[in-house]
Amino acid sequence: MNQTDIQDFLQGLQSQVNGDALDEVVACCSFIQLTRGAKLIETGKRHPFLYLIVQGSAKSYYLSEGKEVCTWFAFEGEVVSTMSTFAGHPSNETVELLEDAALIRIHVKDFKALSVNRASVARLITEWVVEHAIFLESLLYLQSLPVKMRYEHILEARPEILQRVSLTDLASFLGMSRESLSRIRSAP
Amino acid sequence: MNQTDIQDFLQGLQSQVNGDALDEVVACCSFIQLTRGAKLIETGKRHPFLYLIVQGSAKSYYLSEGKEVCTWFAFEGEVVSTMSTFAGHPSNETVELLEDAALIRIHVKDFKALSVNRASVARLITEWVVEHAIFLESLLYLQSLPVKMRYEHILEARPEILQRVSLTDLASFLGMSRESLSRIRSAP
DNA sequence: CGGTTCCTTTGACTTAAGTCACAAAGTCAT
DNA sequence: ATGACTTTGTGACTTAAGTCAAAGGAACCG
Repeated sequence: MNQTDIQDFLQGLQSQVNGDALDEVVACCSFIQLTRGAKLIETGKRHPFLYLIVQGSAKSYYLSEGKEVCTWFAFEGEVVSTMSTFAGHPSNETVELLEDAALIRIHVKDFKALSVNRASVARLITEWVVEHAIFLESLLYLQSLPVKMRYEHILEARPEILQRVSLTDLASFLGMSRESLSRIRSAP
Repeated sequence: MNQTDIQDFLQGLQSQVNGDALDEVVACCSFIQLTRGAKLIETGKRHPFLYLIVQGSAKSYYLSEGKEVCTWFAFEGEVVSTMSTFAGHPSNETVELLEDAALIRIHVKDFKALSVNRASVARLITEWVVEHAIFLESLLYLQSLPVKMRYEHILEARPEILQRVSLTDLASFLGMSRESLSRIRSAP
């Protein structure tokens, strides 16, 4: 994947950044390929990059009493980051690839620096963050439902998750035990 | 509260915006006073304002099967908004004053318009949204704890809530029944 | 091919938290 | 104060979901 490809990919996602600004954004991107299990972000570490998934999938989780608690999954075309990346804090979560993946990696410092002079880049950043915050609001809503409805809701809203995520990870994302998920799935 | 007071208040919150930019921010602010029960944001409506609490408190909630589910509380010095305000979507939540309050109201369109030419304003917006997103992440973490630990956590992290919020609202915020909260509080 | 290992399902039992019903204590207006 | 209304606390019971334990299935590897 070369610079032109990256440009095309970015444009596919976002038409807001254009012309010279887009060239400058592309200049702080690089294309990388990693294998299943690779960690994009690790708990406790500061992370200067955000990622766009070209191909593959990732999960985010933290450990609670030794157990993984998944907070989200991400697929093609999605932005992968944690808010700590934007805020410059150490991350509370680990982000790990569920499949071999092709990614565009963006250096946040460079990206933020660009936003100082490029209003369109500043707007793009805000938009991504707002989108992420709305996503977090939807997760809170999901967790407020009784477990069976959580499963039904995700089945409805993001059926692709079922195809690509292990039931163990899905159960942890839905805030229930594997056994409960299994029973809900086999229920009439 | 006049323009100078507003300026002082904003500067107390955020030193990032300075000089001319601050004057321009103040120009899209107005000071209002409202009584307990007033709704700043209503479910299903688009809302063009965000608020800073000078004095008083507010809660945000949505209705689920006729019951209020509180998502957060806000006090002096905090920014009150929902992400739908930034995104221009109808709100999923209602924000209501818990006490008579003094507020600075900011017109989001004007504010966003300012950010096009004022990088410091754009950064302020991003920072508020990032802060809100981190706050939402903390709420998700809270909800993942067993109920007793939720109470202990909030007691530790935000003891002022206990003084100013009814136990009914607090229970709903903590995702438990009033009875459970009452039992947890009276436990040894 | 057989043997690990991991993932998922199922069954029996336990426990955390909810519901319902009622009592006690506060708040408020008259 | 007095009565109406709201908020909080307690007890008895129910239910949802978790835990523990065991057993099929897939996938993986020599």
